[in-house]
Amino acid sequence: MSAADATILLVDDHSVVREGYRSVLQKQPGLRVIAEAADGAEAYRLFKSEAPDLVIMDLSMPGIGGIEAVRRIRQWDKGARILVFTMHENAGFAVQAIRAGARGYVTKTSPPETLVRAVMDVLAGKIAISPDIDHELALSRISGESSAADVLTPREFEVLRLLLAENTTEEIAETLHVSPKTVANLHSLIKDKLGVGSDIELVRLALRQGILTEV
Amino acid sequence: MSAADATILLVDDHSVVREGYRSVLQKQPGLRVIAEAADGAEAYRLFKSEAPDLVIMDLSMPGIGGIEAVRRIRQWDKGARILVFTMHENAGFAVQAIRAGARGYVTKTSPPETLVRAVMDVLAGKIAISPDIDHELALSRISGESSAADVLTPREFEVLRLLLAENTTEEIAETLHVSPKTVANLHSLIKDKLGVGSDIELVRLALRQGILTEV
DNA sequence: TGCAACGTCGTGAAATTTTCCCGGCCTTGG
DNA sequence: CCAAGGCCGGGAAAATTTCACGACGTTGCA
Repeated sequence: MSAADATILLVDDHSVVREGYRSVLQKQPGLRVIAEAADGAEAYRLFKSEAPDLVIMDLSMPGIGGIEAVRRIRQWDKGARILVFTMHENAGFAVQAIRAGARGYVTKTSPPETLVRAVMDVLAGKIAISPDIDHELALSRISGESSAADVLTPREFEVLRLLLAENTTEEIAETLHVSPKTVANLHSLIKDKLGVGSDIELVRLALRQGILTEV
Repeated sequence: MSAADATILLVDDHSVVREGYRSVLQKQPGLRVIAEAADGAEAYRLFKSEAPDLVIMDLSMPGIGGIEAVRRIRQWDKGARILVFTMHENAGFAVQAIRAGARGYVTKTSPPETLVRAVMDVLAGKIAISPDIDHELALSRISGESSAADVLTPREFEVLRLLLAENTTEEIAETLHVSPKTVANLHSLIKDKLGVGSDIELVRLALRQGILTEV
């Protein structure tokens, strides 16, 4: 390996998966994996100490997740190049990741070549999105499913978060210091704005859009 | 590799992850990966043609999932040895997998040694469960969270499935040829039996227990 | 400046749903 | 034969959801 190799930090909470990254990337000349992290906090720490040219980041991880880790790293270094590599094949996560500052989004179902290609693209300063996600994004545009983050006001979004966290109407009213009636009204309004008829649909939409991650 | 090596079939829809398995297992003498599949149907086909000593199987895959693949393979060969290796850290999936006929359940967060150890144990005829899942199982027993599959009658479970599939009360009544009133009554009874107060909690419990997988 | 648009909060009343209690019907097992 | 329990639904009370409406403050823009 020459000193001019591009240095890479791998972030994934599954050690066997990191092993897979390594194996794929090693075959590619010009790349060198210099560190691995198993969660967002460790990733942030290692980014600061190792200053890699590229971060390959999973999203679902214990503690602070991938999106938040992307945000923090980009806050510390506006030029950081982060490629998100995840199992989530829905557009909501991709939008969130890119908005948080990721320079690429590739799904784990993609063949190794796609990952390698994306790594090269991001290193070259391009934005890399895997084809399946491009397709998802197109679909979500066509189907016209409202993006919660876009159509909801801050207050509504906050209530939605609390609802998804399994709080009762009364508990939410309590924490927000408003009348339970207001919460109920907002709950109804949220469902209306998002175009869902039941709480069950609401939860599933939230999962699709990455508002609700853990179960 | 000697002819006495134990043969292994890898099943995972993420190619980079399969690459990781290979890398880890290669280091272990006496093991040989002879085939890879990316979904349940392919796994079943390859099992029949290759007759591996062990199958390492992911759960979440497109088409027929891992649980169903386990069931089919075991139906074809009662002696099949299948080790489930998945990201899902909840007890519900583990119970389902073992009941379907898996001989082991290891999470992807486990260190490579745990996977290797489990592979050896299953090949030796033992049942292998990773420590974190043992712990989860213990917790679920303590917390007393009701297992939907156990406490619900077949009819109730069917209604639950339909509810989770985003059907309205009327639609379910239609498909089951009963009165909407009955469905509403069952809906209420289900929530009572499972000890949840809202539909949102209901969906999240279903996710935890693996009743609802796709979003 | 003024005012239109919008977010936030809340009330009241109607509409709907949820919940609880009930009885009837059927099957299963002792 | 009886007891237990799953399945089906009616009736009525209780709770929630929904809709219409108004007040208040902020923002943005003509």
